[in-house]
Amino acid sequence: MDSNLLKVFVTVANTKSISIAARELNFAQSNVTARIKQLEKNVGYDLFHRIPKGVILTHAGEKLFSYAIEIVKKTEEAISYMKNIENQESLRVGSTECNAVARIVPFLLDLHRDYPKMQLELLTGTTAEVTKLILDYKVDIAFISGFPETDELVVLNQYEENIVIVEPKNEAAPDVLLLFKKGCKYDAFLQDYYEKEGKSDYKTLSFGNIETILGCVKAGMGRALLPLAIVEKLGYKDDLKIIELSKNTANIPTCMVCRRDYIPKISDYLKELKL
Amino acid sequence: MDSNLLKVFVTVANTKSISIAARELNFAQSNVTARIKQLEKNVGYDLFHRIPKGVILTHAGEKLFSYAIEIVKKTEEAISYMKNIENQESLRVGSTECNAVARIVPFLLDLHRDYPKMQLELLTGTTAEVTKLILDYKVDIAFISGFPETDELVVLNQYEENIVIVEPKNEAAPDVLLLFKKGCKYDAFLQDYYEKEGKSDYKTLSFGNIETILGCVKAGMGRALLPLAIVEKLGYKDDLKIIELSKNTANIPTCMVCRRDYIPKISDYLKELKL
DNA sequence: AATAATCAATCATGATAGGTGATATAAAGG
DNA sequence: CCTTTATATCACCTATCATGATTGATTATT
Repeated sequence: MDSNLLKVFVTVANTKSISIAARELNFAQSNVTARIKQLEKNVGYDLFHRIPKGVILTHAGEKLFSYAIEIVKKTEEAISYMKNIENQESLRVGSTECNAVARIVPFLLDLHRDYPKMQLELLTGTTAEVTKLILDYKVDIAFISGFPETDELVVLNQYEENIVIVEPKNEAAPDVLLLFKKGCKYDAFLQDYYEKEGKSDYKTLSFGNIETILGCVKAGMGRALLPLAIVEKLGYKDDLKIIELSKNTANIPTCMVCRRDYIPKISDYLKELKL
Repeated sequence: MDSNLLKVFVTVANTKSISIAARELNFAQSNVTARIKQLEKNVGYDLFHRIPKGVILTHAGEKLFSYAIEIVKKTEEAISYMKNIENQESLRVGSTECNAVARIVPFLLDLHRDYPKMQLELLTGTTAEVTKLILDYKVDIAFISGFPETDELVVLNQYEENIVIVEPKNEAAPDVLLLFKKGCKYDAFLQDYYEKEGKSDYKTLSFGNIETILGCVKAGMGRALLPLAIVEKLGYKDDLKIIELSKNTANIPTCMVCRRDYIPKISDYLKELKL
């Protein structure tokens, strides 16, 4: 009982005639007869009474009809939808939380301005989480911190970050690192940086939210590392001691990446996008 | 894009694996691969990303999936419905209004008592109308007045009627025949009877409703012909002058008929039914 | 590093379902 | 009576659907 068969059935039921249905379907009449007989054999009941003027749905036929009409309609909907799918382009964007705070809003606004019909979807997470998202084809492009570590991903665009360490303004920071949840590139860098400086004697605290981290730094709980843009954006610039790191020390640009084998149609546009 | 193809597609999408889907569907793996490729060719887009671990829906695949799942579900519903259709038997009954008044209620009650699951439907009209209904397969059995005039119909059961002419009780009836709407067997008989008696000089009035006819007879407007059972049922027995006709004169039984080529499964039961 | 296991793609091949036109048959209409 | 209009049936062809065996790529195991 496939939908092609049901399509024939519905046409015959509507026209109340095998031969008219055959014309409508551009089939030979004999073929339509055969299809109906096939369907009747499938369901185990006669679907039409044959009268000299044509055919009339039987009881069983009427029952089937109510299902068939829906199935045929849905199938045709699906076909026409799939045909127009390129007009309904959408872009699923993954982004780190850091980037989401600092840059994603103007990015989405630009995109909406330049491709008003495009449907946008945003998923956020750590660099590790977002990388998994794009490798699993859950998003089309992603903003990650630092360069991708697999050659499955290609960099469409990159944005330099002014990476800073923030500490409480008027007191010495205890040896506590305030980290984002596991998987954040900045955190990994900060821990690595501390190891290299020989300061392995520190505590760490993890948070799920950047605002909390900055609040805790301000309250004197420890230090954190993140792009200056975020500190400014969240209005903590004047409340914290900001230690800039040189480009040589901390070169962690935000990269807009996509899969090597799944490059968005608007990749040329994305490559030129300044934020 | 038939539903068999979509069934395969849905299974692959759910299992995220062509080979597992093949096992589930009891197909060869190569076949499932071919079906998916066929569907992809049909819709014009890749539906799955092929990764070493299996497959993942593409964008286009996800769009199609939402349609496919519905189509597959509806199709399976239809199949299981059609399989159980004999448990959901129904009987569509046509009846003349005369019979509906006198006999159809106990008939339906009996039927409901003996076949509680059967779904019943009742359509009423004149003998001519009801005959057309059954010839057009709109009803399964019909109660008509008199014997059917086509050999397409067979009589399952018949009920003798005590046909009477009713007149006003205390006054002479004017030469006016109160008739039911065109197509009523009793009316046809009454007019014929009058012709044979040589009384061709009469007027006729048509009504759509038996109660009205009896009311008008009582009010002295004329005479009418109908089964005694109805007069009694409607409580007019003592209000009218009732002239019984002999069986020889008026032999118009109510017949329960069905199509010769479409005999209900419960015809044996119906043949034995006393009302 | 070699080996086995897993997964999708491909190929040769056979069965069957889906298509055709010509013809048969039956009923209705002129 | 002949024509028209229905559906059913037939012989026949092709495309599709199904299989098993094999390949190539990747992952997991030893």
